[in-house]
Amino acid sequence: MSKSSPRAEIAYQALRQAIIEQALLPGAKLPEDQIGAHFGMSRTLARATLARLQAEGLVDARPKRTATVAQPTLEEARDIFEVRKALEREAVALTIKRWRPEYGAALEGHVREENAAKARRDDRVSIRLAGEFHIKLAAMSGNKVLQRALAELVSRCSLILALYGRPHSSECAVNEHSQIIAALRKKDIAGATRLMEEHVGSVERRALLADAPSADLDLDAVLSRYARTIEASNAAISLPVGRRKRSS
Amino acid sequence: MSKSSPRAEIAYQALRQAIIEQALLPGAKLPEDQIGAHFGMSRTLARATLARLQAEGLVDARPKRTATVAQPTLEEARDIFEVRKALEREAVALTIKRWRPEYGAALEGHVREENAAKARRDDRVSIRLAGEFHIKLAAMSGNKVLQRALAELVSRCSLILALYGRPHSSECAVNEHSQIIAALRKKDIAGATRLMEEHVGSVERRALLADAPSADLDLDAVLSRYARTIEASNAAISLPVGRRKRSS
DNA sequence: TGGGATTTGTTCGTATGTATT
DNA sequence: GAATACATACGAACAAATCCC
Repeated sequence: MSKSSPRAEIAYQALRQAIIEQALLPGAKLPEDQIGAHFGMSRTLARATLARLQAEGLVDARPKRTATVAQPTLEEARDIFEVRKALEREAVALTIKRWRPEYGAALEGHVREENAAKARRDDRVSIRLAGEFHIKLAAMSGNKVLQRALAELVSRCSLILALYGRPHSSECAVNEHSQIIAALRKKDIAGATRLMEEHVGSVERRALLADAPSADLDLDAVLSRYARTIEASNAAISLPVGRRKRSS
Repeated sequence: MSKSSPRAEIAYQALRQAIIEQALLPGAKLPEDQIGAHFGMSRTLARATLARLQAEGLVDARPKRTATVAQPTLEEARDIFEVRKALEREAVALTIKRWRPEYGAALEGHVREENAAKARRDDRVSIRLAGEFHIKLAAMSGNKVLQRALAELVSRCSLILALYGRPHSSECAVNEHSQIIAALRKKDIAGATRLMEEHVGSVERRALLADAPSADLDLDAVLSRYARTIEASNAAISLPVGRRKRSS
């Protein structure tokens, strides 16, 4: 793992968390000055952490422009889920090959945490733990490169959820995690990979359910979606027309 | 794709090429000043391109230390090949699903270039083209994220070859590429993925054949390897004993 | 083990480009 | 469309850490 300056490492982790937990929404500006000042480091290091986040696909940064939290396109979102599925399959297969009983206990402990967070309606922690389940499983594969790649993809999936999914919907159904653990315990590679594939597939469906972004990027689409809903439910209210984007 | 300043982009491509073609060997120093001066840009941008290369695993960079061309460990090398195999499988499957006849022609044209380079013993171009075959195939999958990830892994495999393989051995047996194309043409997913898996496997075997690094990192191992060879071939020459590493 | 050369990390002023009003 | 505010890019100079002999 490529190390960086201690303060830069803290900044990196903090920004990453904030983006994943949807405290910083896609499109939010990230000026070098501010994040440098906030974490008590120079712009040099602020730049470095932003570059790192950019390489992972969590921030967009073009020359001479302020960096922002990334806004992956729908196409990119689909691509990300596709690659994620392929790597999750690999992680499951490798983990089963070197399975140890402790692994099951560790994963089940994690699922208990997930349930606790769900129970107290702690959305932020729920989102984080849902992703961490997959990272822990990847770690058990014993392949650090795979673990890193999956961590990156899982983060980007959280970002996609923030962009296209319902606000604050957590990523995973916890019981699906339990089913996967059961299959791992039985060393059932075919079953476990199938369950994992279905699981990630259902996350994807939930994330990309909306045919248009939920953020105010496609004002027209959002408004017409609401219009449809309202019309269907009786059309009692007349909707003011928003400023139209010039058709390109 | 995250864009960067035009000059920084040139520097990035040039450094990447130089590393892949083994003109810059693993361990070579990459001072910010020098690469900045060489490409006519400030240290600010030099730093940015180094950060990018670091994120892709092509350079090592620790705080307060000069960046160097990366030296992946043997373990990391194995992990990289493992992940690469998983993604190559995916690329093959996706490409077959949206196969077009032009694809076959394009890939065969590429193989002709590879053969030409091999024929005129142009090692540098051979190494580059061998990798590019896999990138072109990944591009045909239609998945940009997959393409990027595979490009990164293929680069790192070239680096591994520079570290552990024979010097200037090109990465791929060209005829293996032709066999893969034939299977793609038949839309034979099972056959194509199997061929691809075997192909990458054989590259890996060639790359990691040596039980010790060929660079002067494990002086003892290198010396004893030579000693063995020489002894076997008659032991006419007495070998001076090199400086021994203190056993940790 | 020490000391000089090298290189990174920081700061400031200025210039240039972008976004907003 | 112009003017203004904002943020990044550059260059130089300096301190501190590291490398190398």
